[in-house]
Amino acid sequence: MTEEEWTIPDVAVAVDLAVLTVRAEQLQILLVERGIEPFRGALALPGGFLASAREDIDGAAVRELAEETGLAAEDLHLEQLRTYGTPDRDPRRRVITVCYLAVVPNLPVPRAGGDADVARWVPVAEALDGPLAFDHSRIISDAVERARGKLEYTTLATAFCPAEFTVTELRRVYEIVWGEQLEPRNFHRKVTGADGFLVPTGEKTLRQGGRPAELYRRGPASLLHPALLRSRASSLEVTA
Amino acid sequence: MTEEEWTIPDVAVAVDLAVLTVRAEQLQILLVERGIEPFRGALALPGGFLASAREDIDGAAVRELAEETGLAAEDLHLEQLRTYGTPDRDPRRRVITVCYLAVVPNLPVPRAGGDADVARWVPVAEALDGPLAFDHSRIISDAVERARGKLEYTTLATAFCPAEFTVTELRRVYEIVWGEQLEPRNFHRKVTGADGFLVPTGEKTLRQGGRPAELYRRGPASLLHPALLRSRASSLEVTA
DNA sequence: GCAAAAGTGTTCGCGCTACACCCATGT
DNA sequence: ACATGGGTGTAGCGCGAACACTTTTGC
Repeated sequence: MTEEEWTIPDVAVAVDLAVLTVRAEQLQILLVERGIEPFRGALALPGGFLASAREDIDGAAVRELAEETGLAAEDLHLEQLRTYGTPDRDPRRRVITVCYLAVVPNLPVPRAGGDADVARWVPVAEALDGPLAFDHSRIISDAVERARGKLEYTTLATAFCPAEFTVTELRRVYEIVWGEQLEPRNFHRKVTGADGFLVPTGEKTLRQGGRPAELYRRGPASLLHPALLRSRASSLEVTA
Repeated sequence: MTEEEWTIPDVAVAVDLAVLTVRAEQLQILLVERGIEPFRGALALPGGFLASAREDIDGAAVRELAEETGLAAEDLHLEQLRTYGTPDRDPRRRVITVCYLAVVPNLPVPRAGGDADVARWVPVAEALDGPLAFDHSRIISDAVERARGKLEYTTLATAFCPAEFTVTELRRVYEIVWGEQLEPRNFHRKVTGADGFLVPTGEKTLRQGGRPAELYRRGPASLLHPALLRSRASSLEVTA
């Protein structure tokens, strides 16, 4: 911060959201079909420019999320992912975008909000297959990678679940996001043993066949001790 | 990205650097004394605004790092940390800053570069004690927390070491950054056993007493399997 | 009673911990 | 020879993997 103020170039700042959920036994992401150029008609992450020069960037993320999904900041996980600022990422002008990772449960899907764009859930595998607007393919990869990693050492998985959920539902989240099978017995022991992860409600599910399952709520812990490790990590991080 | 272009507020974009190293048996950070208002005379992270509307943000980080330390992008670790954009963080005007974490070895200290500000190393504990410019206290906390966490599951520790180093030097990095003692025998076994972490050079140190130590170079791996875990994690992450 | 799904007990083996010991060099 | 620091061997134990078994419901 040594330059004088009149030498500072102005830049447009956007906020984009990678909203993940588990639906229909698949990891899915919320995408919108762009109504304007560039990339008109292509799928893109929901997002937008700062509403005013005084809007907080975290606040802008919360606002966009509410506009696209109708969800408030409670009952969902929202964290900053990364900022993308390659000079040519938007052909119109210089734009840098601060991206956020959001994780929401499946059930509440009143996403057809007041926005003109039509938002819809797309399986991540399918989204990464087809072409996307801007560098959003890269952003989705980073978001999924972050979510996969955080399942190991945080309680992020509960953000994919409704307020009350069973151990088996939680295990399905891990299996679907990681793409690998887990031992039901060992998983059950680990998550019920991890301090502050799950709080039993005492209630049971109404089932159509089979033994009713215990219902749990998320506990106060946000970090897992010990961690819930995958058999093998597949990430490779490119830095700078 | 649904708004029209003429509604987009312009924002000044800065890049700040949290450059960490281990010096004199302490974790230290590179700080500059501010020469202008606001916070004139206070210590701050090195950084500055984008040099032009077309400069890449990662490129700006590399440029600033070279200006402040004389170090090139090779032989150091540089990764994006987080973007800070609270509306009031700079009293002059709206500024958001994209922050980077850099890790450099101790020896090369030709930091008195061409910049007018005087950069110097400050122990992290001391830096977090005194008042710092802007929200840089928070940024330093985040940077240190990130570095501590990454030592566990990546080969980041080698970035604190010179090109050739001994196992004991590497262990000192872990002990100083984590602030806890490690068992020399078990540490030695783990790091020499981790595939791609260390490459033996065949050379030995010249010592003034005691058995000469084997010298190693960093290996090609960037992720550790299995991880090198601390006894207890102390982080608590605040999200959004 | 049978099917379906949830929850439990127990062994096996790997990996980490802890600690004692040996090796190579300078003085 | 001895001090100094680097490297090594090994027993014990705790945790996770694997697998078979019991419990509780609907039909």
